[in-house]
Amino acid sequence: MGYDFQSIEKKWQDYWRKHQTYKAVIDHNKPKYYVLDMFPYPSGSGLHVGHPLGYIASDIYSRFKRHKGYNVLHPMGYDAYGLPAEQYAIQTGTHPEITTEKNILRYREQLDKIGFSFDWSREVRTSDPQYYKWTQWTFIQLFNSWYNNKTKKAEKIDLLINHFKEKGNAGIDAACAEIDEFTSDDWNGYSETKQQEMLMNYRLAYLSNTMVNWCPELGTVLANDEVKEGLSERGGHPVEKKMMKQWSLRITAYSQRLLDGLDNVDWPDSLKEMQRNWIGRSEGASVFFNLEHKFDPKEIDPFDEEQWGIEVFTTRPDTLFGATFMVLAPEHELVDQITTPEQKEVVEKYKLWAKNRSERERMTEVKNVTGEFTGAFAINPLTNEKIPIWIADYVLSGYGTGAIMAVPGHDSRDFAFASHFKLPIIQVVVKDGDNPTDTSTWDDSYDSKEGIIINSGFINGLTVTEAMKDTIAKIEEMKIGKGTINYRLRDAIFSRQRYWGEPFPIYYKDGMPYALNQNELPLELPKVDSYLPTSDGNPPLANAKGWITSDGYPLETNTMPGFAGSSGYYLRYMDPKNENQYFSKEANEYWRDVDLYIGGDEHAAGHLIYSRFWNKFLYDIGLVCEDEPYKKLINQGKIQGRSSFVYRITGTNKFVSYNLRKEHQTQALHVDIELVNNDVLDVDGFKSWRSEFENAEFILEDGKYICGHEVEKMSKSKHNVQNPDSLIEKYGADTLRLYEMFLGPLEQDKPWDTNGIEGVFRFLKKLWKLYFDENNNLIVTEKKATGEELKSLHKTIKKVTSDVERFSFNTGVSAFMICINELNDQKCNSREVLEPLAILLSPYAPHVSEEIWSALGHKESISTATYPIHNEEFLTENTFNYPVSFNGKMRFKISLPVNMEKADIEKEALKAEEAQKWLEGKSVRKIIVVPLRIINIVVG
RNA sequence: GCUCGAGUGGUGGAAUUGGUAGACACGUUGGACUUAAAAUCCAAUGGCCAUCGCGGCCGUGCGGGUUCAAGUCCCGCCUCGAGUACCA
Repeated sequence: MGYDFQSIEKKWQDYWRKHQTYKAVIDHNKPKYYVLDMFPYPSGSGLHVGHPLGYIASDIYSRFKRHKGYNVLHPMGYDAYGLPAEQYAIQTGTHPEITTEKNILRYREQLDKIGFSFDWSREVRTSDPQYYKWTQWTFIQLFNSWYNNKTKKAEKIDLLINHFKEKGNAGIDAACAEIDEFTSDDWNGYSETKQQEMLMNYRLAYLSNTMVNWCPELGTVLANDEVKEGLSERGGHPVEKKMMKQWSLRITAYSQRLLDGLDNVDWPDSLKEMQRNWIGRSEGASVFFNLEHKFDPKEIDPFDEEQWGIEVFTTRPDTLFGATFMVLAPEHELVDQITTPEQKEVVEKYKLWAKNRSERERMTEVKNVTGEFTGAFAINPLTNEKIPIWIADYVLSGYGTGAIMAVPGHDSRDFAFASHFKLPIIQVVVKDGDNPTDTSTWDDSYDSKEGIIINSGFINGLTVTEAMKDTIAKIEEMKIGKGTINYRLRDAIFSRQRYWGEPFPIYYKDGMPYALNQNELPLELPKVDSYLPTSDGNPPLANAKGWITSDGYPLETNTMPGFAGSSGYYLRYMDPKNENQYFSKEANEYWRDVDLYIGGDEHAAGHLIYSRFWNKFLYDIGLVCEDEPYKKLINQGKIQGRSSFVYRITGTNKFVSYNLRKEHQTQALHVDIELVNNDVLDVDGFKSWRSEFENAEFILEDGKYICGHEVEKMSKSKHNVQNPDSLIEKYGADTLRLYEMFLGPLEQDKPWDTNGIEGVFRFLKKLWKLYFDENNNLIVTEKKATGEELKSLHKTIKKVTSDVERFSFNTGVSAFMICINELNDQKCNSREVLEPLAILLSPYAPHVSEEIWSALGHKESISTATYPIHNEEFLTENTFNYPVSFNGKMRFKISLPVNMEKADIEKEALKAEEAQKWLEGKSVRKIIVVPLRIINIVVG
């Protein structure tokens, strides 16, 4: 008998399912609270102990909020599209849907066993046509919208078309591709195809030729955030740059709003900082440099001023006088036009070399200075000096204008380039108080913004900041440039050459894309015979038979990327079964936004930016009522694996215990952590683990084989994966929940170590014994609780409540332990204390709390109970045990009445017996008394 | 390189506003119960010194500083982790 967690947990999980205890229904009499977990990709290996960490925290918080009278929305679903299921399909032919379904069932089973209070009636799956219908629908809205920089919001493309019909594109300030002016007559004279082509420059979802991250191994394009250090995030395959026609989302239109919105959300600073860096705003100026000559008059449009000059972006307009050469990205469109015949060959060679270089090579070989002279010259607009134009791949085509004015004196990259190619270096900024020096003696440039301008005509003597302002004013007056802001953020490439993803609701007519009508949605993913690209290199959907509209137009064969379905899932949870709308206005106006979002920080530059963009767009078109989707966000730390090692003596089948390993030449081998308990190896288990160890011999210490250990990433190959199932089997879900919280602060990374779990399990057994005897008869009485008992309870209520409110779950668990230890010592069995305690504990350990609650005679679930409020009266003391310090060092304690006057406290402290030896032969200089804190006596 | 975060016993960690450093738990050691084991319970447990049942010194990565008082604040370093990577 005793604490039978297995039957208790099963009983209550069944009860919750049957009674739909956690079903959330709109109730205008209650305040809403929306708690969301980042939904999982259901992988084939199931959950390991790291996954539920955040879910447990959010579940505790959800349950706490319910007790506090909130109407809590706490849903769960699956990010069901993803590469692993598709890779598996390619290998085995199993449809990804089948694999995914199987994995979801396993996930669900595991999640259920942990006792989460999810409202499963709201479950969504991104791969469900009823869900992706709205992903497709949103895409169409994006396709049919443009971003008006004047109103700072997305607007309907029809408004734009009307404007074009009446006034051409004059007076339009849109986030769009570079575009020439056209009149209403031009527009009305355009063919439909030409009009569509023009509109594509404005649409928020648009098709264009872009430089993409192509991953040959995965056979698809990847977004910037899916590439880490030149390799694909999934699988670590090489990535190369390639020009391809792709769908993109014009997220850059929202750069400033995405940046500004960060000021209004309660997120970790580090995460906000990551997003700010990713958006990468920089202020500066764009400046036109005229070319000295036009080299091939035939190729230049005499009416296009831009072709006569090169536009650069700089954050240091103050150093314009120091610009001694220009550098273009090798892909820059003017390179061919300006290159002189003499330089043609070397420039072509360099362009080819740069093009074939992998991203990884380019990134790792940053220190190598490469480049070629084009033979052309530009004119520095302020000095009127002739300066050479070079190409080099340290200038990126994707940032700014793909061209720079090089200021070698004050930019370290330009300095390295100038030094290498012997180009002139001029000093135009001098550190305040220093004298200018000969730049030929410099080891590096002076990049700091601290200083005074020299050698710079009208800005001489100004500070850097003043000079920036004046230079911008000057170039604006000269009509050769203006102050501008640049963002590092790129438009999000939205096409994937993959099967397992949302089909685009797009068909092609005369080569131009058109959106399907809403009533044609969802456009369901077709069956294919092969999940590989077609022989002519088209995406897998090109294998589908009859992949055409009812009118016979071909459908788009790319699919959407992983972040498509996850960008708006929190909205669908508000009204997941709605067949006519993404979600109803009523549901959105009630649930509004996510109050608490818990998940990993690996989504900082991906999901969390896309999702905010998605939401802001829906906000612009009047669909959602909040501008930011996630009010408060917490990053749960990762749980690392704790690997165990055995030490094989090299060349033998003999294993030596950890502390004796130095005496031999050994090789450390990972051993399955299931075979290790407190670093002691289960020797017999080890022998039967693998046939090769069947006859293994051991050198023991103290009769035991001690394993070594190391903290590493949790992975199958390291045999350190801990899945929750076996722990739940052994200790129960309540123990697992408490233990994961007890491990340490939620936000911190920490190694998984089962060693401490026994302590939490013991705690629950001790708790049980407060309520039940050995035969599980209730021993709770109606007897009035003592002052001590009430003090223990109310101290705990106070502590646990404030801990939950500040998401300090580990200290909350400690507080429970302290409370149980005290009540045990007090032999407390009073209902007055034990009943509120059960409510207090129920967010953490819901199963055992429900069992206790019902044993106490309640018919309703404990989740309906009102959370206890601490009463300060029980906590007030008559005396305080003052620590008495001498010169800041605590020497002894003295118990004094809490209301004693400072002067009397001083007297008492000095009078105390223990004080005498510290006072001996010394004079008291000062006494500091902080009431109810400390007494410090300064002697000397 | 730049940005952000973190360094506290054998281990995970606590100390919420500058005020008793090491709560709580694991582990370890000793003891009780038991034929034995498990479970349970009790005690000790930062290091060093000690006439080890009085008592003292040192101690929160390192070096300075502010303060009656610093794990906490300031300055300068070191180490580790994360993000980013020629972003002009």
